[in-house]
Amino acid sequence: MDDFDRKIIQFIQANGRAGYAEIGAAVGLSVSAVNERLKKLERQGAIRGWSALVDPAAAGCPVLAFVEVLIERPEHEPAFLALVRDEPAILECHHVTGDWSYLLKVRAADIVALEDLLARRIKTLPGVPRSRSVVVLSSAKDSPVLPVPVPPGA
Amino acid sequence: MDDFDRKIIQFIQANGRAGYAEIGAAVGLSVSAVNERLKKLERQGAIRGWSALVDPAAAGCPVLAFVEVLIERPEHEPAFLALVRDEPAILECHHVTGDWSYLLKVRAADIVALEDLLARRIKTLPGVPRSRSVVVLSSAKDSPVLPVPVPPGA
DNA sequence: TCTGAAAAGTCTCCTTC
DNA sequence: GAAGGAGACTTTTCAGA
Repeated sequence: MDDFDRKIIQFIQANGRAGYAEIGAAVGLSVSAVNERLKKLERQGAIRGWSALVDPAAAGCPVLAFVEVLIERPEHEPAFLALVRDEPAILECHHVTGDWSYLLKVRAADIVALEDLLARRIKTLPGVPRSRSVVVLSSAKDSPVLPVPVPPGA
Repeated sequence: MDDFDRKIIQFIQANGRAGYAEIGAAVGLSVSAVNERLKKLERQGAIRGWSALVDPAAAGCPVLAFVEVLIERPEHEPAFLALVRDEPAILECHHVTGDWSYLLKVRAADIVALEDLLARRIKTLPGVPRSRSVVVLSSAKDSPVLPVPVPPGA
């Protein structure tokens, strides 16, 4: 992972469908060099995949909420994580420090669908005594694009 | 936005670099039809862009945190939102219901960089009396892929 | 590991349905 | 709107350094 790789990663996060020539022009490499480095980054797992960034309203899920969940004991976690894995409305699930066990990012078609997910699917799980939801009114920024910091010795 | 469009959106969120032939085979359309629908979806803004999904550790920003921020009065919001816009470490900024004003998703190279962002850049803003941070220990799921619910009359 | 050029494959545009 | 075909472009592969 040298400076070329970081430049490539930065560029393709913002230009996911750019051709190799365009990437090469942006970072200062030939078409073949870009091809080889992309293949290497995908093989290494540094590039997890490629995606179209879709407008949530257009996709039919304009309601966004963050849900903090308390899991009482470790033996109740597998069932919870299975739900997280299988439920596409749960975009993110993070194990967190602080008063709660997990923080979820959830998208739904409307408030009714959100209530259904919370009341019928999450709170009915064993070992989930409490949860706390925060509903998003609007998003000033909502991007999957990571910052690529300059490494220590640069 | 008919059923073909929804299928296309679903497919290209998981296969952002798929060719038009591949998309067409997945949803049941010809290459040209896929081409036209993609252009239309981009024109309409339903497709906001295309991106490579990058492993945060490989990109050099393994530390993830969620920060709740209180903004005292509306006149202090523009400066805060300008910081949000210009700071690449702030991936998301949502205006939320509940006790706090905004919820941020933040990535940093290490805890020191996170502290720097919180203590030197956010808490020094006027009208920001309090904030509360939750650090992520691990992520069971972290995806930008939206669910595409079936519409009411289907 | 990079460059450069040829081969294979893909997108784009145009015509027709 | 959707399908099919000719031309331009891109990706892939393979020498050579």
